[in-house]
Amino acid sequence: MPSATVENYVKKILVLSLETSEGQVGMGEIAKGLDVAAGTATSMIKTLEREKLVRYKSRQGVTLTAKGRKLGMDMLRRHRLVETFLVETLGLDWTEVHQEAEELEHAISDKVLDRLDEFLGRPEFDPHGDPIPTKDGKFAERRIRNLLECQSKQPCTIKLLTDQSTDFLNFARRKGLVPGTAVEVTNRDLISDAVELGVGKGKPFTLGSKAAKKILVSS
Amino acid sequence: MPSATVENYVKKILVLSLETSEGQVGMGEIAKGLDVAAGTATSMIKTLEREKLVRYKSRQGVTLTAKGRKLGMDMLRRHRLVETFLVETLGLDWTEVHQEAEELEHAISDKVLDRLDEFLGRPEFDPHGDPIPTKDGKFAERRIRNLLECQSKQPCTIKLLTDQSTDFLNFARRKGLVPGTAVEVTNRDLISDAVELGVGKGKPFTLGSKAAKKILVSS
DNA sequence: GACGAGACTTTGACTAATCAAAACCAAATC
DNA sequence: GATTTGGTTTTGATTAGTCAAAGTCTCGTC
Ligand SMILES: [Mn+2]
Ligand SMILES: [Mn+2]
Ligand SMILES: [Mn+2]
Ligand SMILES: [Mn+2]
Repeated sequence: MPSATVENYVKKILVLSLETSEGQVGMGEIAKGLDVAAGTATSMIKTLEREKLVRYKSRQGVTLTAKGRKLGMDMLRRHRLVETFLVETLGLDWTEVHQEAEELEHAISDKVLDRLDEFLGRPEFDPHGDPIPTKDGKFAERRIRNLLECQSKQPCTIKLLTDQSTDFLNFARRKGLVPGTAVEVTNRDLISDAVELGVGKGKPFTLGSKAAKKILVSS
Repeated sequence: MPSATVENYVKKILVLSLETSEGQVGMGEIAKGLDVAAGTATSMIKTLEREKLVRYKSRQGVTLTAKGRKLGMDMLRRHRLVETFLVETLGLDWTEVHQEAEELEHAISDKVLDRLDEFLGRPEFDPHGDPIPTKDGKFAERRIRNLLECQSKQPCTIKLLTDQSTDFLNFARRKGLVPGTAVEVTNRDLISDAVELGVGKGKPFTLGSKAAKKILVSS
């Protein structure tokens, strides 16, 4: 059976490859993402290759094999189901469950995971709005997006603010950006790295991408 | 923080020392109990000594320090709370939860453990009848005993049969030894290694110690 | 008191995962 | 075409945990 380390690498590669659309992931991203030295990633990738979990072209990048994708999806499922349990059942805050799940995902057996899934009512989304893969690796669309990801001119509702610092919360309150408020991205400018946002009937204002990323909405 | 391995060793030493009353545990028991080579245990014990978790007299045995007992009790608490959760909440069978808990006990944070404890209603006993230590390492008496452990002439009720094999279950049914039945140990003979048992008003019969150990009762 | 058996310890070797630093490569710049 | 530079790979070392097998003690028996 794969070690926790192998599981973490494969999960990270899957997530990165989903973000980049081409499916090829660079060594640097992996090392960065897992907070290990570059050489550590290189050598671990060779192990994964021996296990037929990835294909690896030296100095080009890594792609998951079918076997790797399967394992990755399974880990994503574990991770997100555990997060859901921690929030729904034990009442932890959604901002703190990621770290917990990072450990528990490796310790939970298939059987227990199944029971947990059943107990939770086979949820489709985790507390962060990320879809929970089914046992056969199926995937819904992300339900919650941040303001950078969401489409222009589409009305949507603020769900959460990722940055819980007082400064940010105060700024948000001043602008009327509180959960429940209807907003709409009126314009997006990739060059100036900003998003123009309409709140209710007030006049639209502009938000930098850093801030836009911290505001989660559902449509 | 202690590794999972360290936690397993300390927990095992605690359990063994509780069984033997003198609190001193031999190297052989530890190696056997953890299913490692004798030399592995010796070298690991030296590590535990460096961490001030045990006192170690070469070729004599090991005792826990206060720090070690604390860690051991904490692990026992984790283990048994997790078992309780798996049975009570997820409906697993009490015969299969030990292995699951063996992994999960290391992956669960203090915070999550606390919430779990609360969620379960601060249970005092795990599904095997073993007491769950409180956060400050307090301990109730074992609630469920096997027929070898329970006192003579004390009426008690059959709770569980540890051996689930068809042969054993058939034998038990023939003798009326099913959960719920009131029984009483009428006599115990350590030399012949047997227990005389009265079931209801039928005439008492004798059980070997192997079989007696498989029958759990509460009083 | 010597002997042997069984328990315990030591030794030497191995694996997984990691890092720091040196070596290397490829692509953009001069 | 030569050079620089930034990412990648290689190298050499380290740590935790493990085993097999060789060596050492201790204790009960003669
Ligand atoms: Mn993880
Ligand atoms: Mn999540
Ligand atoms: Mn364990
Ligand atoms: Mn138990």
